[in-house]
Amino acid sequence: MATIGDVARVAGVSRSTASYALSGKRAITPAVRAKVEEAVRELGYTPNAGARALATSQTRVLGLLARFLEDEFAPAMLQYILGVTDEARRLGYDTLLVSEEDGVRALQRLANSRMVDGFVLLNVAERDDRLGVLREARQPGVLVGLPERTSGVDVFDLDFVATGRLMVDRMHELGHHELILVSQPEHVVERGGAYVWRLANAARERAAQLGIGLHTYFGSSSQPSIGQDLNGFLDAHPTATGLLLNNEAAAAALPSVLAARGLRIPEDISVIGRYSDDFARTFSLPFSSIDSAADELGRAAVQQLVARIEGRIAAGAPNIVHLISPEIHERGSTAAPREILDQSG
Amino acid sequence: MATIGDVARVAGVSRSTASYALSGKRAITPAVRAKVEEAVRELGYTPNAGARALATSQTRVLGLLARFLEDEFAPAMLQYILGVTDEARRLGYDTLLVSEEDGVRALQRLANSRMVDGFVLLNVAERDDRLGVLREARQPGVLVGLPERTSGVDVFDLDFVATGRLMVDRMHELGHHELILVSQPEHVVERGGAYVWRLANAARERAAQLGIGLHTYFGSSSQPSIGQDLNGFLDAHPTATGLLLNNEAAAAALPSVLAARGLRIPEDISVIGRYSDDFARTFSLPFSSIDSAADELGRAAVQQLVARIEGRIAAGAPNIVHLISPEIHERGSTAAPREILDQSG
DNA sequence: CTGAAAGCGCTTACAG
DNA sequence: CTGAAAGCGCTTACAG
Repeated sequence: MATIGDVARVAGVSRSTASYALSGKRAITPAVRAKVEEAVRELGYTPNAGARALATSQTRVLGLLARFLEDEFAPAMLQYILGVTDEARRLGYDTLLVSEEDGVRALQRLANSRMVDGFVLLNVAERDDRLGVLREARQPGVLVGLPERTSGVDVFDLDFVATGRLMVDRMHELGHHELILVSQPEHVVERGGAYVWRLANAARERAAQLGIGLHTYFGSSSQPSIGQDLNGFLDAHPTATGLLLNNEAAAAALPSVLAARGLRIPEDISVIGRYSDDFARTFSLPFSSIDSAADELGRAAVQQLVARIEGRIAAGAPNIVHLISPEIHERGSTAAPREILDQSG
Repeated sequence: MATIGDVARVAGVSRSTASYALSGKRAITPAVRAKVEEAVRELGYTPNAGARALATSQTRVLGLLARFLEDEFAPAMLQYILGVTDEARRLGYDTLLVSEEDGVRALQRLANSRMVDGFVLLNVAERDDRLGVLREARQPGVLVGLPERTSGVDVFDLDFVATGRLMVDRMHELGHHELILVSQPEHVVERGGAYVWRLANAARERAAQLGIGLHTYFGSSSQPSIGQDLNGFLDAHPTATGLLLNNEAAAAALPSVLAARGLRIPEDISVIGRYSDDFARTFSLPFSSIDSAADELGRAAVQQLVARIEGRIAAGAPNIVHLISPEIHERGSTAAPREILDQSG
């Protein structure tokens, strides 16, 4: 493999001149620059990443720490991951993806071995044990997911409080008085999936303000149990006219559950979901829903991280918490409840 | 950050002794080894990855080149990716995930900069333009996905020929005479998704041998078009009694399509799918199906790659093509066709 | 505008 | 069994 020494020799200049000609960090005679560039082409020269990292203390690699919870639907993570890797590459960085169980060890390994210039943590828990290590690492870090304490890190997430409120508000505007919220499995919450109860609490609070009855449940993450869950919830609250879903499996199972019960959407029951539009398209989830904004969150997180790495953000600058506002993507699964229609009809 | 020099100083030995004590590459007095280990703990020493890579020409990083086709369901890729990253970590390697559009450039960049010790290519096309670069790279490479030419690389894939045959055979055993096969969108095939036509051709051939009528179609990748597609296929072949699905979106849309037509499974129509069991569980895909074996393929590929990297496979040893045999995971969506039942009843 | 040299932090023959 | 030294391939002050 060609080295910078080979380039220098072929171009007839010193190694430092070759290096500067390529980095542009000092003025170079155009003729010399041209000779160096020609040599690079001729030899197919690419700098050795390890040598460069050793000399500059920069790797141009980001560490991406994924975290998979039992009963959480893993493939949904890919959209965050691709947002991160694509944006990183656009900014000149590669991405080391770490999926190992023990995120703390992984973080220590990457930080201490100086394999990466910064970290993106995915699926951050309320009290995420990775954060202590991250705050002590020399590399900056950015989170996708809102923890209890945000000092020392930049945070990006969907605004789950606003999401819970929005779901209830929309139903309220339509005239609904009794709703059922189906969340992810309780396991997910126990393992630190704070977004689940953050959405649920906000919904509950808003419902109380508006005088709406809201029944909140955890649902299973797969068939056939989620189907049984849904039937149970509907049996328990026969007068509920709206369903809020923060659970992909529930959204997938609901159409056949409602069909079996002879309920039509939105005539008999209104539904609002919270999941990725991509899943909605491929898996025929026919409900108006709030998108996870995974790609957008991943990209924004990387932009902030790279700005910190490259010193474009003052070291003392305060950390940011950026929450994306939820928007309902309409698919026609909401309407006024039947009681209202009957009165007006 | 502590260096090996710091460790040596604290332990009161030379740098080479410290290095050998940690690598175990030469005999060390137990007492010396203990002192070095103590120093490592005290200082929290971790070797600098760049320096080590420079000295050894080994990075202990694998390059994972993903490839996303328009109209192919991206999240399905995550299961391959996690198989790779988990197995790599188990064997002591980290994984650089590359998702950029131009896989050839990415491969050249990683190979020439010596950022990785080997490559895993995902979703390999029939004539994959990455293979030329890979064959010339100094690092070994392994493919998940079977290309036309396999020289110089190790290959792992589900046996799609056997899959096509198995689907038809199973239907034949049950007494079906007329089947419909719904494949992924034509786009996927055009972009090199050879597995689509490999399965379809094998199914067609077997059907011809057995005297079964097989109607093959490309289906859309999302709603509502896939629902229209399915209705169109069923309208065109009202006497068909079995459906073979090589298309996730079709599997997700089918239940409601059949319900609307008043068809029951398996009484009125038998169905066999080909998709991941994980999707089946979460998205309520209620059909007997052949799993993609994504995790297994990713792991097997990494094991082979690491064996080559570490020289446990002779340089001249022939390359392997490992095809996993398909198995039908029963979910009760197949039965004898109604005509047969009627005759026997 | 260019070159010779030091240094980044490791590993590993070479000597003893 | 241990140490002094060279070398991996870069970048970047330091001189000129």
